[in-house]
Amino acid sequence: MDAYNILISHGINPSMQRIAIMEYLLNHRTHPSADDVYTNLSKTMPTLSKTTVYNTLKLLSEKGAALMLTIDENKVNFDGDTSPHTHFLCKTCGRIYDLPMAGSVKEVMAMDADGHLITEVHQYYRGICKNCLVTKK
Amino acid sequence: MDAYNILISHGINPSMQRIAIMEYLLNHRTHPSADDVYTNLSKTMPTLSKTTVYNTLKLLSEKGAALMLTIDENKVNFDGDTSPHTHFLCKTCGRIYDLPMAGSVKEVMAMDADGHLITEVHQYYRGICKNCLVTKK
DNA sequence: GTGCTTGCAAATCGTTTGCAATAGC
DNA sequence: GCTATTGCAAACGATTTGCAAGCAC
Repeated sequence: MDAYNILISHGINPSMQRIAIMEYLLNHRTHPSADDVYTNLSKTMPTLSKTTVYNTLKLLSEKGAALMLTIDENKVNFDGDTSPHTHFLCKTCGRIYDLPMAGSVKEVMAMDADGHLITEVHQYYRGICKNCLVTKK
Repeated sequence: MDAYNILISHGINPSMQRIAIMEYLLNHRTHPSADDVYTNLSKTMPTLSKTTVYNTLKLLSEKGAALMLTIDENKVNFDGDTSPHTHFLCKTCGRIYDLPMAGSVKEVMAMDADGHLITEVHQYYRGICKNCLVTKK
């Protein structure tokens, strides 16, 4: 599905800016921060404001069109892939990797949680990625 | 185990401030932020500085004597309970609850992760807690 | 022309940094 | 005395806010 239809299907008014930001998330699976999105998109959209990027990313995550990741202690990252998967943060290089989420973990989503209503399940690993492991030798 | 011995066993020099902060985490299972710890402890330790609280909480989490939680997008929270368990953030009241971690999830810790070295596993749920569900009716 | 969206600049606030004072062996 | 620890004040940086201008139906 393309950016336009993702917005539509999540009840989001598809403005030019919102399409561009959603498209950026779909084409760059790097879990960018708001600032990353702004910096890169403003090259081709010079009038784009940082406020709009923040507003839009918040809107996308609230409406379920994107994931807001809080794995990094310093900033929030976003992911256009909303399918269940695990995130791995390398404490050395700061990169976030995708990993498959164990089947047993997905089942938890339907679990009763002591009476609380669960709307989001996140699984985060931290450690040292294979690239940094090699470099360290 | 008391605060003093937790510090010792994690190779942390047990200064008065560090014992007080570790003790606060053990006695207040509310997943406080650095500011929470500072505000409450400074009532009885007026000379305590915020810098020391930040330094100490960082040290505790680095040495494994406490957990650093990044479930809240706005601030970092800390947990003196380092045993494997899941955290639930209520999007309405902002409180963080403890939930048991499914046995199948714990096993993941030993899993091979595409060659990456995993040192931490975190499981976060977000949603609306049972108190806020009742209030909303 | 009314309501939603955008954008600029300023403010906010959790956190970090620089550096001098202090404490403990 | 030397090293680790603490504390103050200033800086920082990601994010939010206030508000005016622009856009769309």
